[in-house]
Amino acid sequence: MSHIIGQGQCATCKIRHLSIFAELEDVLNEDIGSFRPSVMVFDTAETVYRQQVTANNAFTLRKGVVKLIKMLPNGRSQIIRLLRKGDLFGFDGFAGEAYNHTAIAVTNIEVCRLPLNELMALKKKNPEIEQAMMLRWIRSLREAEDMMLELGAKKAPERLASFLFKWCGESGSWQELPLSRLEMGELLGLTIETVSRFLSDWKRKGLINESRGSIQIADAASLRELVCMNGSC
Amino acid sequence: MSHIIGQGQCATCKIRHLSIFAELEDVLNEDIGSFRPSVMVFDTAETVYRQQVTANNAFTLRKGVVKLIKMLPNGRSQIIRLLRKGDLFGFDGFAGEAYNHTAIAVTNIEVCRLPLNELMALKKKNPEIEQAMMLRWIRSLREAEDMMLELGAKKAPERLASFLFKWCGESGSWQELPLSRLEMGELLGLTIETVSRFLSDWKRKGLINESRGSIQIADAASLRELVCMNGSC
DNA sequence: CGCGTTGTTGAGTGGATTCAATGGATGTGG
DNA sequence: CCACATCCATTGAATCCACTCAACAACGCG
Repeated sequence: MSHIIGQGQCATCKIRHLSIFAELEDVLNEDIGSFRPSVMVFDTAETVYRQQVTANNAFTLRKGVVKLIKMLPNGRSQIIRLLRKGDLFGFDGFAGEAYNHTAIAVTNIEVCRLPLNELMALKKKNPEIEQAMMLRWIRSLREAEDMMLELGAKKAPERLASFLFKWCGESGSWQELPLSRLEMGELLGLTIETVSRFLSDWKRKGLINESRGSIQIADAASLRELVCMNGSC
Repeated sequence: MSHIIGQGQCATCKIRHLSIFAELEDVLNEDIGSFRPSVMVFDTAETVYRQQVTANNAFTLRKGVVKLIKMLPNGRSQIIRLLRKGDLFGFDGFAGEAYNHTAIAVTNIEVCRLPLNELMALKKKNPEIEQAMMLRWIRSLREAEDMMLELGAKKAPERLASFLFKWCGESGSWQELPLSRLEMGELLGLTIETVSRFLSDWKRKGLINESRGSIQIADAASLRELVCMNGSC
């Protein structure tokens, strides 16, 4: 069950360099007296916040993976975005809006909960924070644009390969991939079976390897050649 | 051909109430001495800016419709967003990034070109501008999330109907729709033919009407019932 | 070990695309 | 004014990609 494990200690936070407070110096120690973010943990599959609920908190992900999803009344659902360490999410309240999606833990996670009103005040005093948040919004929007291209203009294998390349990088190293087939499908707008078929196929051909929740692109060049012949991913 | 038709007169601008300067009072007249946005016009199909080019200007759309598109090396392309009067676009430069998409006029348009460095200085002095831009980013991101749901989780007729409802509103009134079938397809991740087939079908059934670039939802309830039976749009 | 969950694989269907031909509107020049 | 060219939309037929339905295998867990 989700619970608070303590108050945030921004000054000593191990992931502060990734956060919106990265640029702040000692300012924190004085100015932040009243700012008390809570560090919380959630188990896999627990909900951090729900769509349509008033957005009173933003969050910074400290550990694990979170998915932001939207659901249709008929049950179909779409993963809007995957979050990793350092990502900021749940800031709809800044625009006076309710959450526009639901945030669910994909793994066990640790987040820093930032009360919106306090964060708002803090950012008014410290333009570095404003700036840092702006950068993140613009980047988020760019990622969203990229994703729209994936979903609107690419075929199943192209989407899947493109996702693997983005997730694993180009190095050919092993990467943890805590997503189920279902979740990959929900992210890419495909069914479980379609995802499974292509992954199996590529494994048989020796293009990728998978083992206990980790994955490796064994032969990026061949995978590219097979799937993105003309330049589709 | 695109060209500059004058310097912006923010103080008397007819669409200022829609712009990021909406909240500013007389501040403009004094403070804005050095801020000289250019008002420009572009003909249909002309390019306002191109993906991957350094982003030195943001724009406010004063008149007409603009599409933001991304293209795959193989030629397939996706409309990321449609812009209407008052919309702000091309602000990637705020994050030090090149444009992430290409902006093209769908109709003859009039835009206000905002030099990024000047806008940056202006926003530093006037927090209202910062705030206004933040609101727009958050809203843009929300729209992008909605669009990802459309593209990833809905079928062709659902996407098309959903788009029509969003474009025309619920009133049943006639609305100008300056998009070709091809453009609707590029927006919704469908082919020309698929778009055409469904629109024709719905016209035959009397659910919608179309005439010289304008469209009307004649029977919203029936269209909903036909397409979104369970609650898919 | 049995059970539930998740992943794999096959067969068949269907939805959207591709390919192809026709129709309609607009504009131009003779 | 008409013939013609061009562009966009429509419609049909055939194909194919991804989905649905179904069975089975693999895995983890109590």
